[in-house]
Amino acid sequence: MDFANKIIHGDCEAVLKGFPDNSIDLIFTSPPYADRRQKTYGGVKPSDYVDWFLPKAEQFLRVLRPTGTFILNIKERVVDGEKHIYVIELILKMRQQGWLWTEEFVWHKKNSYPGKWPNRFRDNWERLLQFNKQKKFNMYQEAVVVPIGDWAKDRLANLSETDKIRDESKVGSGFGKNVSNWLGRDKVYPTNVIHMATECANKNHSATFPIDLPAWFIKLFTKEGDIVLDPFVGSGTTALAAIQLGRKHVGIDINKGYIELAGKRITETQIRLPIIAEAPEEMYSTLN
Amino acid sequence: MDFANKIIHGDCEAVLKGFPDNSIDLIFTSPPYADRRQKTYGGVKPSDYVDWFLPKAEQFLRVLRPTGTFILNIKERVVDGEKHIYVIELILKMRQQGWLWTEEFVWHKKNSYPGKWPNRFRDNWERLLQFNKQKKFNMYQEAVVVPIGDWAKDRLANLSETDKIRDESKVGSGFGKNVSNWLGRDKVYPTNVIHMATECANKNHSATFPIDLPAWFIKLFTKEGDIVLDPFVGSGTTALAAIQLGRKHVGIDINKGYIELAGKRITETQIRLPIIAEAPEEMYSTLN
DNA sequence: GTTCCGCATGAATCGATAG
DNA sequence: ACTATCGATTCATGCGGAA
Repeated sequence: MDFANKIIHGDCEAVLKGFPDNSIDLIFTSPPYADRRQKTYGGVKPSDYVDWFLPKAEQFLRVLRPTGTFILNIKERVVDGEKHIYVIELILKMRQQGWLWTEEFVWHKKNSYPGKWPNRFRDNWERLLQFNKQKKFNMYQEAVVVPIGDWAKDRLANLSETDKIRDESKVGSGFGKNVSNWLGRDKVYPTNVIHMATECANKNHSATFPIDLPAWFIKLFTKEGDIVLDPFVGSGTTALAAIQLGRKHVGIDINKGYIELAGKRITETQIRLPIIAEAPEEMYSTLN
Repeated sequence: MDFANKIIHGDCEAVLKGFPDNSIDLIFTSPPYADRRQKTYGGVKPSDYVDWFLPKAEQFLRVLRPTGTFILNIKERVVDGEKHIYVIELILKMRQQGWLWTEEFVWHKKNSYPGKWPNRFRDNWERLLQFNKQKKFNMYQEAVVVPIGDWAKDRLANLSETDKIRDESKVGSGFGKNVSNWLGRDKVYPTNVIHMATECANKNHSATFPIDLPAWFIKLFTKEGDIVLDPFVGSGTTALAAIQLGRKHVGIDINKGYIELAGKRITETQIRLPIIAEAPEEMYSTLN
């Protein structure tokens, strides 16, 4: 697997043709939505979207392991007052390619784009479509159990950044600090609705989804050492999540600027993590 | 409108053929499958579902006023480990009938049945598909405003000078702001995610959705005196919501037992409501 | 050090106006 | 008629400077 732990510049369809069959455990990606991100991706028209995506999906199907999972974060846009149908058409066409449509998670966004219109409210959710190659796939439900009383929303959201980094370095599975709090409490499995805020734009990069989103799916569908692919890696959030959780990663993007940004973020994380892991408590403040 | 405020026994397709064109302001319904009543309806197979539903949808389209709205609460079943596609096929076919697919609300259930499966989590959300006859339809957004978030209290207490005027110079993308518009507001508009518990107030019957769900859409898409249709009225929750909000209702169901149950609930409500309205505080407890 | 507070801005959509 | 551009509307969040 000489492609592991790399960020590769190029069109994912062409790049993946050089990958062997059945070599990826999880594909998590958020492709550019139709007519969005035109500055960096050029913009695919809604009417062309399915034809643009399908040959890529065929490569995803080929490189995914039989027990692997493909999570596609997507949302159709409103065109001329009506919701466009390219997403549901894509589901139908991907099934014809051989994909199984096994689940649809909802990402209930805590903060959504502002605006007011006479005929609709703000769009506050996105689809996370789950596709598989076969009915039996790897799923590690214990990795995402939560204590009763709703942990993720309040507790985790208030953790400072240094707290998060420190905890994640100590415990490979992430959010280690809270694990001790779970002792003696009842744990429950989550549902297929994920309630998280979008990443704020004021950070130096422009990840549109929070790192907790890919992290959740990586924990759920892979184990340590498995390999996670994001064919539209953008600023590298999926790759970062994979690294922090002890998984291998492959990131592909057609945009050179994103490749450089993702590489920079990954390098910083890899330098910082081992230092923090061995550092005394006093060092934390100097790292910020 | 001699059909107003009635619960009618029969197949909705046949019954509605006796209704005039453009006579209904809102159709809100949760057909079989969405609420798992398939046994009482004779069990429509997933593969037959679209063909079964489409002629009914044609009648809905005919009787709905041009400014009216059709809200369809539905969720596809998982068949043999895979999500069935009859819902998305139905959307495509209804568009061919002339419907506009204008929105998809998500009902995020606050509490759902516990359960555990090896390859999926609990399903905690349902679709509420919005269809319209034309791009301009009646929508009374003010009827469903929600309390504003905490951020506004601090912000509006000390409006800065830049907040008072439109500040466009700093924003290249043309997204300005005029915070002074928010002055005096303590309510904001909701989003397209509805977070509501499944429990219902009256424990004597088993409504599949809480009365607050149809009530929310009735407030949003109708005004007092308008007429609300539920062609699969079941235990009558939609009709009850309409009555409590001062709207006219029509309920249709093919199941005789449901017709009687709905009629009983409605009669009780109509008897009880005026009593409660004039009763002293001490009387409430005797009514429960 | 904390907490407080101002401020920029984002996977958006509609309607009017211009070519 | 059909397409392209532009202005208007709006809320949660994180950052950074102030108290």
